[in-house]
Amino acid sequence: MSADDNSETATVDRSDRPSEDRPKDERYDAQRIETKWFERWQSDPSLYAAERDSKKKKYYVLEMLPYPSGVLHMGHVRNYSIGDALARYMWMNGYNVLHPMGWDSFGLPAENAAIANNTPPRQWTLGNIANMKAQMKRIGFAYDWSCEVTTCLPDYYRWNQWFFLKLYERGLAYRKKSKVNWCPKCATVLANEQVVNGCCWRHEDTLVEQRELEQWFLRITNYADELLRDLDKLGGWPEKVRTMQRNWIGRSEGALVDFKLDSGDEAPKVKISVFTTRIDTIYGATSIQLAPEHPIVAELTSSSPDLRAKVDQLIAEQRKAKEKGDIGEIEKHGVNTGRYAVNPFNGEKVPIWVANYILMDYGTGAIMSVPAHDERDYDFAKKYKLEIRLVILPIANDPEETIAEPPLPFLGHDGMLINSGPFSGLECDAAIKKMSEYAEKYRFGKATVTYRLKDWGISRQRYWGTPIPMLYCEKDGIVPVPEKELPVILPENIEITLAGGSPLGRVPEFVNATCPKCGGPARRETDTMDTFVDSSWYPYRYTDAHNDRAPFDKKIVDYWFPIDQYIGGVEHAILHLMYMRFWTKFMRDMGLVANDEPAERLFTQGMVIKDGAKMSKSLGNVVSPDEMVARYGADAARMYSLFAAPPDRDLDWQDSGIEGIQRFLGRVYRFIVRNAKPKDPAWRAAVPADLPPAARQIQRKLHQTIKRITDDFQGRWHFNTCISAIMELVNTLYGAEEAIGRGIVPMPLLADVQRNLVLLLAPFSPYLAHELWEMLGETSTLLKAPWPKYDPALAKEEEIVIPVQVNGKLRGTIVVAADSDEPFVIERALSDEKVKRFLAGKQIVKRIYVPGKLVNIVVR
RNA sequence: GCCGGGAUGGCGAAAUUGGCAGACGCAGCGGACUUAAAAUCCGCAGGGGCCAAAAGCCCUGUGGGGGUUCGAUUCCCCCUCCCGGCACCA
Repeated sequence: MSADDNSETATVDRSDRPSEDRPKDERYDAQRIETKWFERWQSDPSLYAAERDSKKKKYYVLEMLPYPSGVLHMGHVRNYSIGDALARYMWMNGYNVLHPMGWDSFGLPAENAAIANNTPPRQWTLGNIANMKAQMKRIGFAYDWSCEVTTCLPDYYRWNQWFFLKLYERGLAYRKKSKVNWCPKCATVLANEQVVNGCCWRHEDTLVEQRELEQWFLRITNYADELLRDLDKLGGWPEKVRTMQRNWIGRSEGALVDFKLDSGDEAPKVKISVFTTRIDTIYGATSIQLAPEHPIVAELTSSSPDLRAKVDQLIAEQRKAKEKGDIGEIEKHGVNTGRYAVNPFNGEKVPIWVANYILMDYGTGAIMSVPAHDERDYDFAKKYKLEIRLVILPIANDPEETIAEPPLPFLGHDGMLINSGPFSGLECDAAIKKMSEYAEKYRFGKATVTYRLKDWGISRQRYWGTPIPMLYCEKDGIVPVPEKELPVILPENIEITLAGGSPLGRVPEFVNATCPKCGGPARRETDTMDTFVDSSWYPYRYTDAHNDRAPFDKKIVDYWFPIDQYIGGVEHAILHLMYMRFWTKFMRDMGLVANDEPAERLFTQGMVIKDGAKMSKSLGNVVSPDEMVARYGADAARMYSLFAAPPDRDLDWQDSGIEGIQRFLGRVYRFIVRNAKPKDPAWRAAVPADLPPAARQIQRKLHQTIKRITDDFQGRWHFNTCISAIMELVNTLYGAEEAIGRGIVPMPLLADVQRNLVLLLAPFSPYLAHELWEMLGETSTLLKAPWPKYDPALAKEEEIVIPVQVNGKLRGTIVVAADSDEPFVIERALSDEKVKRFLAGKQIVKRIYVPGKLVNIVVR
C-alpha cells in the first residue's frame, strides 16, 4: 500500500460518482480509511498510554512478546488481535488499561542469520524489530509504546544479571556438570533443534556427541511444591494448562531405601539408594536396576572391560531413544553386573543389573525391581528370566473371592501384603506408612517426595544472550561480578563463524578481567543465559521500563500486578509459564513484588494452519500479513483471524474467507453511509417505547447482539460467534431496509442501532469503526466511548405464558415463544416425576420431549 | 512412549445447561440490476429416497465401536487418526 495506490483509487471514485444524487461515496475503500486514521493515530503517541496515578480500576492485558524473526506472521496477527480486542473492550468499559509490547530479542536465530548473511546479530535483530513494529502499527494494534521492552539491550539485560547475582547470593544458582550436544565438525554446542536424527543439522553425516560441561542451574525445584500447590489458585487459567503443569512437576510420594553393596567379607560400606513409590512391595524385590550412567556403575565395571562395553551400549541405546523422544517405548535391555546388594528389610542378597530404561535424572537413578507388582519390572524379569515373587494379594469386595493368583503384574493399591515378614497381613497404604517409619527408625531409608521437575539449566555456550556475570579467579575461585559493575556488556561487532567454541571465548577484551577480591587476573564466564530468563520477568519491566536504579519500582508493580489477562500460544503452556511463575515467587521472596502468581487469567490460543499444515517457508504456505493488509485492509485481516475459528482452536487460513469479511465490512459501511443522518432533528431524540413490529424486531436483535458479545468478553471469548452475531444484526438491518425507507423505523431508533453497531464493531475492526463513528456525527473518542448497555426487556422474545398441568394438578407455568408451534399442555405426555424434575432443578428448559412432538418451552 | 488437546456438509465453523444438528461465512447454484462484466441486492442448498418437477413426506447423518438416557455432537468405556509439549527453537 503505497501513497500512489491510494490516490489512484481516489481519482477513479471521483470521476465515477454523480456528485448530485450520491453525495456520499458508497464504496468501502479500506486503504483510504485506514491511511487516514493511521496518520491521525501516529500523530498522537500518547493515545494508548496507560495513566499514571489513575483513580480508575486498572486492567493489565498482555500478549506474549514476539521473537523478532523478521516479519509478522499470521499467528502474531491472531494473538495480538485477541489482546487488542480485549484492551479496547476494557477501555470502553472505563478501565485504566496497560497494553504493552516488546521484543524477546536474544536467541539462536540471530546467530544463524549472522552466519548465513554475515550480518551482526544486533543489526539483524534491531532491523527486524523496526520492521515488525511498523507492521504492528499499520495493523492498528493499540500498544503503549512508551514502555516498550527490548531484551537484547543492556538497559534490560543488566537486570537479568542483577537477578542472577541475587539468585546466587541466595544459593538458588549453582554450577554442576551437565551434558550438551556437541558436533565434532562444527566444534560447537548444538541446540536440540539442531540435532536431526542424531546428527548435526549442518553435517548430516556427523554423529552428535554428548559432552559434559560445567553449567549454571537455577533451583526451581526449591519451589516445586509451591508451584504445584498454587495451581489451585489459578482458576482463571485453562484447566488443560494446569493439568500439564501438574504432570510436569510430577510430585510423587515414596521412600528412599538404602541397599548395601555386598562386597565379600568386609563390612559393606557402599550404599545404593533406591527411590520407590511402593515400599510395600520391597519383599518382592528380586533385583536392583541401575541407570547406565549411575556413578557406582563405573566402579562395578572397573575390572571388566567386557562389562563396560555392554554398559556403554546401553548408554547409547538410551540416548538414541531420548533423542527420538520415545524413551518410554525403548526396548528394554540390561546386563547383570554379577554383584549383589542386600535388601535391608530381609537381609536377602539380590543381583545388581544395569538397564537402559532407568534414567539417571529421575529419582536416584536406581530402582528396586519388583516384577510381580510393576509393569516394566515384569517385562524385564520375563525377558531375563528373573524371579517373580508375589507379595501383594488383591482384596476383592467379597472376601470369599480373594484371588490367590492374580494376573501379573498386579499394580493396585487395594491389596494385602503376603510373604513380607512382620508386615504380612497389612493393607498396602498402611504398609507403606509402617515400612517407611521402620526404615527411618533403623536408618536405612525414609519417606520422601520426589519431583519429575528438574532444576533449570540456564547456561548457553552461545554469543547472542545475556552474559552470565561471573568471574573465575585462580586464587578465589568463582567470584560474582560486583553489582556496581553491571551491566557486563555483550561485546558487539564480533565475528560469528562456524569455527569452534563459544564466540565470546575468542574475545580477549571480554574474557580477561580482574578479580574484584584479590585484584589478580580472572577469566570471565563466556556462557550466556537461556532466553527464557529474559521472558520470565518482562511483564514487570513494562510497568516501569525506564528505571535505571532497579528492575522496577515496587509501588508501580503492586498497582498493576497481577496481570489481569495473559494471552499467548498453547505451546508455552509448560516451560515459559513455569519459569515465569518461578521467577515471580523468587521476586516475592526477595520482597520485590507482593503477588504470588504473575497472571490472574491466562488464555492460550491455537496455531494458524494453512492447507492442513503449520505455515512454514519450506512448505511455501506462508501468508504475509502485509499482503493481506494491502489487499483487504488491516480490519479485514484481523477480523478474519478472529472469525475463522474460536481463538483457542487451531485456525485454518483461507484467503477466500478474508474476502467474505471484507464484503461484510462493506455492508456495514454502506448501510451507515445510507442511513447516517446526524443532522436530522430526531437523530438524538429518545427511542420511543412503543414501536411498530418491524422496528421492535431491529431493537430486539440489537440487544440480543449486545448481550451475546458482552457475555463472550466476560468469559468464553468465542469472538468468531461474536462476529457472526454482528453479521446477523447487519443482515436484519438489510432485511428491514424497505421498512426503513418507508419511515416505519423511527429515526431515534435508527440512530441508536447505528451507534451501537459501531461500538460493537470497535474492538474487532477499529479503523472502520472510527470512520463510521465520525460519520455518525460523534465527536467523542471512540476508543473510550462507553460500551453498549444490554437491556434484557428489549432483548426478550414475544412469549405466551400457559399453565402446566400434570394429571390435573397445576405444577407451574411454561412460557412458549410466540413464533414457535402452538402452546402445548404437558398433561398427557410426561410422567409426573419427569415434569417435577424439570420444574425443580432448572430455571429454564428450552425444549422437552413428548412422544411424537418437541415443544419449545421456558419454565419459570 | 509419556502429558495435554482435537475430529461435525465441498471448506472454516455453530449448537453457552443432554433437547429441532449445520447459525454465520467461504466456495457453488438460481434470480434482480447491467449492452456486458465487475460490484451490489435477493433467494436455494448435509447426503439419499418417493416425484417429470414442486410442495410434501420418508430414511440417513457429528472419526470408528460399545454404553447411560424418553432423548447424546454434548456424559461414560474402548479404538483410530491428527496437532502441541517433552526441559538448548522461542
